[in-house]
Amino acid sequence: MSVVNTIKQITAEAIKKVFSIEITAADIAVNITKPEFEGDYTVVLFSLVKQLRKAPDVAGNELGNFLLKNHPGLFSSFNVIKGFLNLVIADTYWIEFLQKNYDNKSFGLGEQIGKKVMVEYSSPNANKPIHLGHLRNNFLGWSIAEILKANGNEIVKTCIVNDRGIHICKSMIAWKLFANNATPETTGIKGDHFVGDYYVKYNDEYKKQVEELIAKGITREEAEKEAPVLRGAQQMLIDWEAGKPEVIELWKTMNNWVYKGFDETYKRIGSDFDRIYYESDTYLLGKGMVEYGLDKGVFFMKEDGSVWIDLTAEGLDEKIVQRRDGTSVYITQDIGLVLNKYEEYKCDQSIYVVGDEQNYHFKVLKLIAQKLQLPSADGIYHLSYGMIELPTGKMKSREGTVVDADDIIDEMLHIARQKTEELGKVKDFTETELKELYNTIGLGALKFFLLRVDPKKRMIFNPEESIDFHGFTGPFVQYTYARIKSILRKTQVTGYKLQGAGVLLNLEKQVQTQLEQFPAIIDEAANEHDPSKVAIYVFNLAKTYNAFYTEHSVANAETEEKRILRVQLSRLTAETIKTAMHLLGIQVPERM
RNA sequence: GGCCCGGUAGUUCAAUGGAUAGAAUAGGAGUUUCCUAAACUCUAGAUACAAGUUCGAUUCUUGUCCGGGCUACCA
Repeated sequence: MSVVNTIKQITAEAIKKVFSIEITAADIAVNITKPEFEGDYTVVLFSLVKQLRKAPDVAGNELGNFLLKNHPGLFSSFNVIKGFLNLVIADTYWIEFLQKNYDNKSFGLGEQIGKKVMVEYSSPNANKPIHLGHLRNNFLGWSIAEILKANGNEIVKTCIVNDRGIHICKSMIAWKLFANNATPETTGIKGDHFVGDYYVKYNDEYKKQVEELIAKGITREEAEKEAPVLRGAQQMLIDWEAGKPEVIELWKTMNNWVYKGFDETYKRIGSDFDRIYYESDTYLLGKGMVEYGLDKGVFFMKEDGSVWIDLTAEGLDEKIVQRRDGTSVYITQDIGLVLNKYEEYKCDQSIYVVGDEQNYHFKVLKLIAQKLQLPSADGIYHLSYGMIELPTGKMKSREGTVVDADDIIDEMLHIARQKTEELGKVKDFTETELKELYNTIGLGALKFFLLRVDPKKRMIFNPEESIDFHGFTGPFVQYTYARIKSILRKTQVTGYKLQGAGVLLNLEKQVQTQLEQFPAIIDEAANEHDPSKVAIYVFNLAKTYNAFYTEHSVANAETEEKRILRVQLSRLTAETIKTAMHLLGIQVPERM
């Protein structure tokens, strides 16, 4: 158990014994003591004052004396300021902790808790190349899956590819009209970009045709419906749904181009999936649900034959689940998929990593699933994240104001390379090693940049200012790791039991205290579905370690005992950095 | 109009109702005979506004102002 939780528990017990007040451990407020006060952890007593009927400082002293007397192995002293009881953890406790963990490769990782969690993330549109917003999604999804895994859950990673619909047909018709049978191979353009270009071409052509029609005296409204390319695309969708061979053939060919491009990008960024769903396979899934819902009286049919659900009692609106022509809408497909996924994997929880513009959609989805009493309904969780905006506003594919994923990754690798060459510290590396290093650093900077912020929050990205490699960044943490490894290469100790290293110096203790918090941080990040907790933690750990080792030499420590202590401290710090960074999908280099 | 988010240093981000609101960058001043200066140390700088709840509010409540999103028989 973590120190904080231990303190909460024994404090609750102590209060029971000393003051005869019933209180649970969860009700005790324990903070890390502010640096300007003496102590490691602080119990806040103000909230108990009323029940205690004593001045807070008097109660604090009584409590402190009791704790010190009954837990001499844990506490070495205490002091009370107003209602704050500052507890000093005994050095022997820290040394024991270090002895137990310095060689533990799975430090921080939780035990299996027998829960199965599905994480759906990435979910690309087979029409648009991946941009910065998608990267946030991919990194978040991958990271939260790893964090939940580290916290003892079994994970199934999935992705649903939006591979059908009118928008796909738009690219298809544009390709037929303008491509002259060009392919990604003949043009040398990456498949997803190639197809994305035809989507743009469609829109250009569409606009042009609308203007032409208007020039002929047709109203804008009419023109927007009648433009021949749009008509063509609509016809293509009908043909696709009817299974017309030549349309299906073209659709498959173009999608495969896209997938090949996506694969390349996914490989670069390290996204992977246990199961990929394609909307072309799932878009009819909700049909059965409509009938089921009507039977159960959850849905109702309007006079025109369309089917709805009434959510006004929940403070929402009426929501359509089937059009009057009998075709299903987006949410109906999703409901079908909820059941489908459950039957396939029987997960306890299902996390959807999807942008916050769909908050309403997922609220409705969960409500409908609950009303239909689907077995997995309560486990639906929308991991909602904010959009990435440019200083000029939202990114829009059609207007070309997007930060393309491949471009930004290339740029990051370029900066990593430039910087590395400038510093010239790894001149003996082979080409392969260098390439790997640029990847580690460049992608590390990018991933850290996107994950260090609370997912819920919108973030602004300015392409004019490149992503930093200094300060609160991935490379900063990576650099600390490389430095530690370098130290450890120079001063090894193995299997050496520490007898007692005397008094812990302030900076040694600070590193120690932070290391001890790692398991609790993973727990917190998992419960709150928030990787930024891990990013902030690992940065602070690295920062504290940096301050420690600039001040105190490891290899040339004052005594042999101190050297061993610091080597062990360094080993555990390195290992913790590595694990934490892994949870963010970031690798760490042995040298940089 | 209705519903939902958000507003913290110049900028990008932190802060289970707790002590003097933390970092990072940008700005100013320093540190390499000492384990990698992608580092370290010091310095200056912020809670949109107004009420309320209480021992105590960035945090909770209400109102105002400012951003953003949703409110499709699109996905």
